[in-house]
Amino acid sequence: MAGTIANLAREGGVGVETVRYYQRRGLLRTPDKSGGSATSGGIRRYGGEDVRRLKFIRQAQGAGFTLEQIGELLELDAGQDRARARALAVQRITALDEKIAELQAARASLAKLAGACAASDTGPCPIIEAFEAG
Amino acid sequence: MAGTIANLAREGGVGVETVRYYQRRGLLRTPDKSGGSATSGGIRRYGGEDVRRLKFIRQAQGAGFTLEQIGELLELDAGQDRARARALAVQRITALDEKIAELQAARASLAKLAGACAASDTGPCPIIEAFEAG
DNA sequence: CTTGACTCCGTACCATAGTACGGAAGCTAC
DNA sequence: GTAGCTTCCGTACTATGGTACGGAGTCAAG
Repeated sequence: MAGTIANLAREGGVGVETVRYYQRRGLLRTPDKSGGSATSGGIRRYGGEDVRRLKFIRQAQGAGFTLEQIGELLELDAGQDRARARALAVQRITALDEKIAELQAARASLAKLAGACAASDTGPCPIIEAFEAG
Repeated sequence: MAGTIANLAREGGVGVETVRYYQRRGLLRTPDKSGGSATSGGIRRYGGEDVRRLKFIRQAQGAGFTLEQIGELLELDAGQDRARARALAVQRITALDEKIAELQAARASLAKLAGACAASDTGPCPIIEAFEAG
């Protein structure tokens, strides 16, 4: 499980720069360096916990949480604040429902228009027309 | 229908700055100024066509097109290239289907987790847990 | 004929989520 | 012991879709 930053990144399915970005955002820790001669440091090493955290971030991102919200979720994880975690989840579900409905509406009208456009080759294109009517 | 830029913006449901942004992007025309004394111009005036175009942009945006794609649609409108318009619509429908499926999956897992989290108040929060497993 | 609102225009800035760059230092293998 | 890949780090840049600012000009009403 992990080791170097490149390994962590690969296991998390992201690029090295993205890991570093998450560290800057405070979503991932920046472990102490191993080796190094007191004045000049060595290389940072990562473990399974870092991989889990990184995967958590990707999963939560897939559920539509922003990095800021993910930061909060990670804090809740530490604080065991389940009520707040539930609230965030419910909030996100509501937002997802709205977004899904919106996309489905767009999809339906677009499909109807594409059908109409395919059905005839004369006159103005219904796709363009319909939007202009809006 | 319209008149000043503020009027156009209001009828399109956007801010003045947004209209100006669309002009910079080449999505809306920048009409000649009326009045003005040859050397120093007056005020630009907008009409119904500008309102329709602006509404078209908002509608297409609602269907998930980017401003760049909308620019293409607007050109197709002039060029009467219906095949291309259809292709863009089909492409967008496919993208919408993918996005909808993705959001529905996220919604389902989130709902399941929120339910599990609500069902018990002991042990680690399933919302956090599940994401970590991913 | 001045006040006050609105317009014009360039330029700069915002959030979000990264991606790229470049030099110095570290590590690995031959 | 040195060539060559990584790491480290700050800084800068990207894309997308706006939003804000400041000064000068314009316009309508009182």
